[in-house]
Amino acid sequence: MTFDTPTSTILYTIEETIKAYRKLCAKNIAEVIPDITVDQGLILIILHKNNSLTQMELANLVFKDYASITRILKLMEDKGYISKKIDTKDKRRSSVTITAKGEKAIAQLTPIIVLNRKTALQGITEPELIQLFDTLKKITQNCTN
Amino acid sequence: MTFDTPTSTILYTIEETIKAYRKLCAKNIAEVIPDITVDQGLILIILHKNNSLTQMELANLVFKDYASITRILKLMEDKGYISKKIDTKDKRRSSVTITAKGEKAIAQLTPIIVLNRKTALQGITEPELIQLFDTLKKITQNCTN
DNA sequence: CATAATTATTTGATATATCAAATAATAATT
DNA sequence: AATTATTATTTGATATATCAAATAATTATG
Repeated sequence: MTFDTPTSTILYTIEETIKAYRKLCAKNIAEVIPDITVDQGLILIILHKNNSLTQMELANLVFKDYASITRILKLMEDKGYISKKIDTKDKRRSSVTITAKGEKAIAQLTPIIVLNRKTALQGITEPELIQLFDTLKKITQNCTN
Repeated sequence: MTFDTPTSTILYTIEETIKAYRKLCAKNIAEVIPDITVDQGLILIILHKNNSLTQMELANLVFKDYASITRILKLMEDKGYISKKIDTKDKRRSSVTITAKGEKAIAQLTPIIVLNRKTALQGITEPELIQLFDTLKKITQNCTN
């Protein structure tokens, strides 16, 4: 395949990067907790940073579809990492919280996640990262308007 | 959720961007050809730029797993967009080519893809893109070593 | 207050991702 | 040449993505 200008290849390159990163994460996570996926790990971390979210709030934070969240949480609940309680004020909602097992998993995951980021971003300067962040935000904005 | 430094959020932002972009693509593609997915469209374009690829070659070009390629091609073949022929020199291989219907679809897709890219990259300068490309390549490299 | 509109979650159907194992063909080795 | 190793693709199992429709609860409106 021939790529003439960076314009024609950038978005393709973003896909390449995210896949490479996810593969790295999956590999390192599997070494400490084999039954947690990358997405499930991310959800645990997000829940940890916020106390008790509804599924919609959670979905928006991790850029996932509500249907996906329902299914992912089901698996996580079956494995005992989280629990769901129906909100007493609004019975449509369920608030998602982390179990003791989930907290233990987070403790194991945290250093891995730090390592993954460090590995992925090795040799990249702070201004470079800020620039990357900025450009990506612009693209996201362009796509959602 | 709290993000302190860009370092802790960049890879999360990449996910956000790629999802926003794929959503835009899906929407615009569906308007001209409802039964082609973003991935199937990409595969058609890649096949168009190269004449007759094996599945492994194709998989590597689109950063997909061989198993995924098998299944995606099956659907595309069922819908008549591509055809697979077993390689006479090496009967393990199959060479994938585009049908007339596939070529017609490409003609319809091409302007959409151009539009999608233009939309996504609106207001982003050439040096900015080159920088983005460069940083992403570094990250990919870091993740695959 | 009853009905309609909206909201949060679930379920069904289909597409894609990933790993591991299975198949089948080719290449390398003894 | 027979056996072994490697390669290309497929299949099975499970996870996630996405849209549409279904549920169930809440809010708004006449």
